Amino acid sequence: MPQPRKRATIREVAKATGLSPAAVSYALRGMQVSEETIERVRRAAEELGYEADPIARALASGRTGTVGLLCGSLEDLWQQALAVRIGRALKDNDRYALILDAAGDPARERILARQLRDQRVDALIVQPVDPAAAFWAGLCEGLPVVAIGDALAGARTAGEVVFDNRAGVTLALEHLRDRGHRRVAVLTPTRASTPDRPADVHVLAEAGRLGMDIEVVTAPHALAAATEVADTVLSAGHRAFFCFADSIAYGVYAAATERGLAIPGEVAVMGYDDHPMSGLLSPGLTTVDWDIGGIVRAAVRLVMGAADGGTPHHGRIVQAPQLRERGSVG
Amino acid sequence: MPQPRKRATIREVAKATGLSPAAVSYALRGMQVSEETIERVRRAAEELGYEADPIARALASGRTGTVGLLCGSLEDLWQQALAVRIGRALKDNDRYALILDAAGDPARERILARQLRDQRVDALIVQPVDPAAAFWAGLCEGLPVVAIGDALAGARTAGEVVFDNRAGVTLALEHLRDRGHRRVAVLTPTRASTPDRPADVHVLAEAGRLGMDIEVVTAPHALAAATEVADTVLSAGHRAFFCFADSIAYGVYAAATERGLAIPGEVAVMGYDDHPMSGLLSPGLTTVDWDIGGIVRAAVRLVMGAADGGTPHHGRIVQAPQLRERGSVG
DNA sequence: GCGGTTCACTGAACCGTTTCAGTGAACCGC
DNA sequence: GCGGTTCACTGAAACGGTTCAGTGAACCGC
Repeated sequence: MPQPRKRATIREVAKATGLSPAAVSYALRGMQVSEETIERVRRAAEELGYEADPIARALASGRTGTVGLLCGSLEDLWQQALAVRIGRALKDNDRYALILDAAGDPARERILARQLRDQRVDALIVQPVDPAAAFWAGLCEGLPVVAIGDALAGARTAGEVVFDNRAGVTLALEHLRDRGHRRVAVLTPTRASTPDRPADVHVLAEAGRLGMDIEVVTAPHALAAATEVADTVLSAGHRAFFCFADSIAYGVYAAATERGLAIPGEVAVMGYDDHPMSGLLSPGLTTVDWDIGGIVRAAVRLVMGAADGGTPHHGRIVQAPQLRERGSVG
Repeated sequence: MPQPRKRATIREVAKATGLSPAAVSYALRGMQVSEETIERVRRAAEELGYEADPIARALASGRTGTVGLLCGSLEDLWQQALAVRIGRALKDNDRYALILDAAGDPARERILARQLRDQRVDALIVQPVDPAAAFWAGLCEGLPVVAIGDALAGARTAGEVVFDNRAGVTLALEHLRDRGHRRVAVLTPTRASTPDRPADVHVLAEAGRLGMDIEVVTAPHALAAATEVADTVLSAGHRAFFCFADSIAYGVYAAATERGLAIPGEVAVMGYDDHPMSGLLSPGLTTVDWDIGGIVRAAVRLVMGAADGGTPHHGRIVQAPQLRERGSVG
């Protein structure tokens, strides 16, 4: 096996400066040593091309300067956008994000969450697929976790940015009803096994209250696959859709267009999320906006507070929905 | 400092089975030990809830089962799609991807590439911002690197999936010229410092050959920002656009719509990439398709071959472009 | 000038694995 | 029954840092 390149170790820097490795270690982190020594060490390190090995550092100290970002399903364009923006915001805080994709699978979510903990991430941001899963409680011991979307049941998280899904669902369904749609197909994201998300529960409750006739169908986020599902639902006679993700609504657009059905004339579509592309379609997709910028800021603030070992605020931030009316509902 | 939860170590498993830690280590990886011992160790490990610590393992062995994925700019929807699909393909090969975002900045690209190497990724897939940077050569020693998009200059990569940008540019410019557009604004992705990408060079060469009048303008991928740039270019009188990423073309759509200019009647737009959303716009975005599925398959095949320590194939796969005509060029 | 601090630094243990170089025992052919 | 392999396993040294418990010197007030 060819050496993957010989790098300087902390011991060589120690030798070069006549100090002990311990002193070098402290100096490089600016602790407990004189200014002059710090400078000397810094110079020697530079000269030798020394850079601390993050793996060794992680093993010894248990910290990494890294934040895990576990997404529910990265096939969702909105979650993609969220991940990218959180990644950039963390970068501005000198952390770097490890982005992972649970692919809508609760089992995979459990595995990846554990894996991130074992990787010694300083904190974890998660958009849970199954917020009711039991393992969250254990995970939250000793690892600051910030949840986005739904709160984790029975877990001492370091913070949560939750969506007021009850309000969001009400907004969407009332809008559809006000425009004369009583019979509505609800397209909700596919999950490998299907824990009922709080949001789904609200749909049924609200539909009952509003006297609407609801059919819930699961659909994938990927455009081609969502289009297929939408097509099936169209052929079942549905003409009004409430999609639990803008990505899925795009599938309805595609399916309707394929069949030559006009939006909003013949088919009404309502989204949920407000992805930037939704405004570009014609007609624009009427949707429920959660203020992605605010979510990013809140999540990063919570996670930075927790990762620095500060007091676990347990901030709970509730996002209020806003109807973004664009014309896809007749 | 509260213990982040006491986990079983390999030594405890050794004690429980009456073996040495070394034997347990071998047994868990199914090497050099009797079937019976393997079974015994496995059972003890299960009982104690033992799971090998990936950090310690990485430090000792230098391997992690992880593949780094360094994206040029994750603000680009197409690159987002690529990253997600590569991530899922790697998962199917029992690796997991660390997705990082260079944010179009060559300096950051260098830092992150080094960081991934230090994290002991088994291999690196990179969509280079600056393929001509000198550090690639050093990085490729001892770390299998697969490049997507442009080949890395002077570096011994493990493989490349390169785009035939010359052909792609020709396709796009000829299409524009054939439809009567001689004066064309080329919107190319912003880069923090601006190494001329091979693709940009081709534009000028081809434009010369075709007798076209080209103005190159850089633009960000993010919709709002791209829209701003597009608006400026529109106000400078341009009415034909060749965007070096579909994401940027979306900005032209937005800007044109805002000004009440019809596509393709008053403004012609040509994209590059073919993101799924491009087919949903009206009119659909005419673009150059690179077969994202093929790219993913090729990159993953190359990286799996290299990561397993197999012969460094140095496969070079050249992607041929295909014109996807949808109606955004008059 | 003496006890008590503070300061700058050291030695050694430790983090949890892997891997290298053995080591005895069993087995082999002859 | 003897040299040579193979087999299953062990002990100890890595891997490259951090951290804990000192240690001696300088400095302090009184």
